[in-house]
Amino acid sequence: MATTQLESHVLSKSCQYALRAVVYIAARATPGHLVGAQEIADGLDIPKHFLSKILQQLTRNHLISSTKGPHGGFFLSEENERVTIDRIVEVMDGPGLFKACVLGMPQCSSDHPCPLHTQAVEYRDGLYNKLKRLNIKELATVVHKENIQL
Amino acid sequence: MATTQLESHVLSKSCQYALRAVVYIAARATPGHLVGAQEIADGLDIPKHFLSKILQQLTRNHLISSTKGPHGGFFLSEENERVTIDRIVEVMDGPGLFKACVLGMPQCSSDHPCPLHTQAVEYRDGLYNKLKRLNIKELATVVHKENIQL
DNA sequence: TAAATAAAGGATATAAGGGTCTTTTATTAG
DNA sequence: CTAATAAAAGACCCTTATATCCTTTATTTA
Ligand code: FES
Ligand code: FES
Repeated sequence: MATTQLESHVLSKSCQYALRAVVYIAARATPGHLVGAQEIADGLDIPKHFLSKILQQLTRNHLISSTKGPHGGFFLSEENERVTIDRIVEVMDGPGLFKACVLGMPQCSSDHPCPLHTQAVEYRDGLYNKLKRLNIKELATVVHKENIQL
Repeated sequence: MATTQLESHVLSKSCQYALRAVVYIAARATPGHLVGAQEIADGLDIPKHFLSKILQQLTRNHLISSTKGPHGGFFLSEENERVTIDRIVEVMDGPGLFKACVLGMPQCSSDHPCPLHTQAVEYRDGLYNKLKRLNIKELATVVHKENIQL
């Protein structure tokens, strides 16, 4: 009887963790102190081993940097700091999120719109454009200045 | 090595199917011809038994109507036609979708914003408001007039 | 009343996301 | 060189969404 409610989301949990972790790294990493997976996991209350997988994925895609061994950990190169937020989403959740039809139709375009195309596309593209223009460093700066909680 | 890409979505597949099915019913059902699950499944290329579950859920929540037996099927009462799209989303994907934080933080408000709150909220609320103001009959009318593909 | 029809409901199977654990590799300090 | 450290990598398990199948209930027509 009781209808089990789904827990819907725009971004996957992996992607949510990735974004929070990257901001955390941007905030805490210094040349003298790299940020370890353990530290991030503790600080953001994310399962450590799961987080590790995510950080590996980001590293492989050159969105963040890492070194092994004692005092190793994760950090952001100057290049990394200029990576835009949409890139992180793209790597974690695939390139389809901001292209795909809300109703799951094979094509999404004004030529072949689905019933909700008009309603959905305006805001979807709006968010996409914002994330494309926002890089990690900028986001971290705002988070610091506004004292935003991770 | 190869990073398996997730297939992200805003709405669950169940919800996507539900929305398309409801519009289909609105378009095809007449007092003399109720629309069967089989017909919808064929017309929209949705797995029949899966669709049945979804239609049951919509019926239980009084968003659509049904009768059993020969020439039975699904239809929309006048009350059903005034059901707004956000209600369908709410029943299928839960009430949290348009309330939850994009980064999965426990609270979403301008008092305790996450790093992407500003960017995301406009998108989320904008779509939500549109869907709250759009009912099934209106949507079906637009779909018919614009000759939109389901 | 009997047979046919179609939704409702329950049980089960499959796939993917989310999460844990162990081993390996690279780096550094001693 | 060795021990310690921490990321990388791979194997594995759990939960949930998706999908299928089978049985039951309600309705209609003959
Ligand atoms: S076609 Fe569905 S959102 Fe564009
Ligand atoms: S707090 Fe994250 S979207 Fe509002």
